[in-house]
Amino acid sequence: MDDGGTKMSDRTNRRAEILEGAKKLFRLKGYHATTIRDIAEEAGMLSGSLYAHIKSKEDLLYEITDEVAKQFLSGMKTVTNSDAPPSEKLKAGLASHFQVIADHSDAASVFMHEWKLLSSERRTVIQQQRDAYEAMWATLLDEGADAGVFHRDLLREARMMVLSVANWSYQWFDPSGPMTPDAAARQLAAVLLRGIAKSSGIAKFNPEQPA
Amino acid sequence: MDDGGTKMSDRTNRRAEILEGAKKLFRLKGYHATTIRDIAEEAGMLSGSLYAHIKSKEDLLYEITDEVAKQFLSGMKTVTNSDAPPSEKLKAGLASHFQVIADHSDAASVFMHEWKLLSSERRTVIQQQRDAYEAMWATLLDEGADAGVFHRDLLREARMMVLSVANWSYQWFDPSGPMTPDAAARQLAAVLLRGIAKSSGIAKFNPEQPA
DNA sequence: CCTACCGATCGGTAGG
DNA sequence: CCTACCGATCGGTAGG
Repeated sequence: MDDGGTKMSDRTNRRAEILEGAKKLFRLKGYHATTIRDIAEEAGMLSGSLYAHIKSKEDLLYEITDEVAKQFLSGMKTVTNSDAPPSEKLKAGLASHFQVIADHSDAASVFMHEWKLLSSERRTVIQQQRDAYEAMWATLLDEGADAGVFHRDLLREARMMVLSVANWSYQWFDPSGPMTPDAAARQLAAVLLRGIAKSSGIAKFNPEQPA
Repeated sequence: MDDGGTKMSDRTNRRAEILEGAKKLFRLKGYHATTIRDIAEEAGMLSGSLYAHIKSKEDLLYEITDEVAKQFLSGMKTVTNSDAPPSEKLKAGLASHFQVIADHSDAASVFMHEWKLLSSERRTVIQQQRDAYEAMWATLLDEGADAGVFHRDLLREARMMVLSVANWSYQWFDPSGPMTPDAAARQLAAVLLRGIAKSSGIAKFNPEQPA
């Protein structure tokens, strides 16, 4: 047998490997403290050789942040497009967020921490994606109030809390831990829903309940 | 009249000015992207002259983060030492946190963002302060459960949400905005308390209520 | 607080 | 992907 061809891992795959290493290093040391030599070493080459695969160090940061942003947005789009009730969408939105963090933990950390270091044009692109994501959450919560499920007076607080939980979760959510993205979302959504629910019926809280 | 002596603003005051500039720049550009020349320029001198006042660039980062950590801890200590009921302590703890952010917005941002860039010994010091702060919150919430005020099954979620709101608040809390630290804390604590309360009496939520 | 400077290292390039 | 290198800039120092 011919032992495992390197055919598939030629051009694009090598680039993906470099990106993976960059994610890991950017998360660990930060973008500016990570040198092009660090990234090259991680990929098993010398710094000059890196430029056969990338154009600049900043390209790496941009690709990493942009990819995660798209993941967050597409996950949330699926949630908002569904016809589930508002309380279900809230849980599903959190679950989607945690799933992205589970699937791309290095990149998500870089996305949260380092995006402001991008040059201004690219920073603007990421900023707009962040704004769009926040807007989708705001709409989701508004619809809950329209449906009479969420207390309208508490919408601002609900927004702050959802976004805080989401944006801070990359710090504590452990993909290799015992709790799945969906389970974490269910628990947190339960407390949040109880806090903003209009009907007091929801107050009969039971976090073990599925769906 | 002799127009405003520079007597008082000699040694220590000049150093404080340098620190203020560093806070602003570290927040704006990040620690590594801020050069010693940037900091010197902000203070109105040349880079070499800076070293009459500081020993190293990292000293600035450490002093900034350590000072904020002490502010968070002392504010929280005052709260936990009081004999207010658990629900009041929760509100007061958030208010204390927001107050520190209001009083030291640049430094708080640097504290949240850049502390991991410290060298390992100093990073350990800050890490311990962060752990201690989290532990104080955990104790506060535990006591609420002991007193039968908070749902014991929801303590982990309560911890995540409180810490998320606190640790993310430097991103949105605007000291020059219409909402005081106390008002923001009151609103958010109300939703959180409603979410984790054991007695359903608290569910008759009224965020306008003082105290 | 300035002048003058240092060694180290940075991101990136040329030419194979 | 390597060899060999570049100009720029970094944090910091010596001596006044």
